[in-house]
Amino acid sequence: MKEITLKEKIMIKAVELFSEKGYYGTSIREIANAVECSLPMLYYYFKNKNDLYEEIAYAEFVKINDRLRSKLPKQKHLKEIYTQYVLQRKNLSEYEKSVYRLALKAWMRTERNIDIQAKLKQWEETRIEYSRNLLRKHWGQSQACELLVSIFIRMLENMVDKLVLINEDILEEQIRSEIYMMFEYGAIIAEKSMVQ
Amino acid sequence: MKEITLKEKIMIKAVELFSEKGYYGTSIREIANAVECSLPMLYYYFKNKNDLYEEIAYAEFVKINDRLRSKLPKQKHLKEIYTQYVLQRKNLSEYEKSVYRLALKAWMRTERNIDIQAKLKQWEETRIEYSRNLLRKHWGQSQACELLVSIFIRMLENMVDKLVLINEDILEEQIRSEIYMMFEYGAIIAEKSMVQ
DNA sequence: TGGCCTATCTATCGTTCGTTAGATTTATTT
DNA sequence: AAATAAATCTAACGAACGATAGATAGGCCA
Repeated sequence: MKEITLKEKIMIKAVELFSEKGYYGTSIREIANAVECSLPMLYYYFKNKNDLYEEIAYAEFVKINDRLRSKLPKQKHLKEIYTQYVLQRKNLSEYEKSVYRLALKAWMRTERNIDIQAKLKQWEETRIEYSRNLLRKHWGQSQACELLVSIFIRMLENMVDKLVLINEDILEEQIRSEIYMMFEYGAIIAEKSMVQ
Repeated sequence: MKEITLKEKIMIKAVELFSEKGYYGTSIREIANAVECSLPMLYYYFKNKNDLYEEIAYAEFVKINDRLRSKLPKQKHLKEIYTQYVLQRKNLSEYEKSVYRLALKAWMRTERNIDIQAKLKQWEETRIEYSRNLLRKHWGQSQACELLVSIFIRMLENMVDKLVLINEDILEEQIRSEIYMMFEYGAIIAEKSMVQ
């Protein structure tokens, strides 16, 4: 029976509203009303509006991602790991999805949050680079494989964007099929470039 | 010597600011100052702030897309047409890119612009469906081809998102290579599913 | 020249914004 | 029970917001 503190309530509602109507589109009064507390309480728990925004758009986003990564299967085939990676994002809770949406929007420079955007950009880039290396190791380093990796990452990003940002549903079977197909193709390409 | 009217100046600056700082993050005073005209002039040419926003985020976006589509090569191979499609977006002017960005953001529900978002969504869906059919005709209708089409469209969307939304550069050679590779793969898949 | 649009302005309205000061209640410690 | 600390409140600040009223300037037709 973990009881929920006022601070947590504020964060949850803030995430929901920021994610839905943006930073400037959401007033702290609106958040306070939604939480049913007085306005200055937000200043009791957070330095100011921007502080509140950063705490959820960055800190929570990183927390969620760390949790997801730790839950990813380790010993399975890469194609199944990536399938699970996408499925994790598909099956996020509403709160987590909003946090994720917030971070993606900040990353896409939806508004003027230069500081957190820069942090997120760097964070995202190291993750992408990690994946890129993983896939290189799996498929090879030829020019064709390099292209394949790019295409594959584009596909993954687009899936996550659709699932989280636009809240468009993609069936699990569809996700798995597309990813598996890329690995099927990858095998052909890898073989071809080995021969040459 | 086509001279630029005040209305056009307002639209250009509004696009720039809305695209950069969002709807709520941009005040009409800010636009007026940037244009170096008085505030009520915005109300002389546009009904209100929202009207101004819609006029650029939707009307201009559709106009730009119509122009791009009419300039697309007709008789070339599909893979080259799609390459040109992406290159068109890569080579948009700053103004057009901002308009495009605005529309994509509205589509991604960055803020509370339900009306224009719905219009854009429908517009986008018909375009995607058109492409999907074109590719089906080219690759075939097997299940494998269907997957390929999905992946291909994801790749295209991701490229455009990167080029326009995040302003990340992708070299022309890279764009062409990735698209051509998908068509190479498509030929293999199509052949395979013909045999079975 | 006088009247009439179109284009532009200054000044101001009422509202909402983010933020803070300072009082008050509730919980904890002595 | 008294004293202290933590949590919450009411009330208000100045600034910025979207919007409008009403005046003024310049060009065009009579």
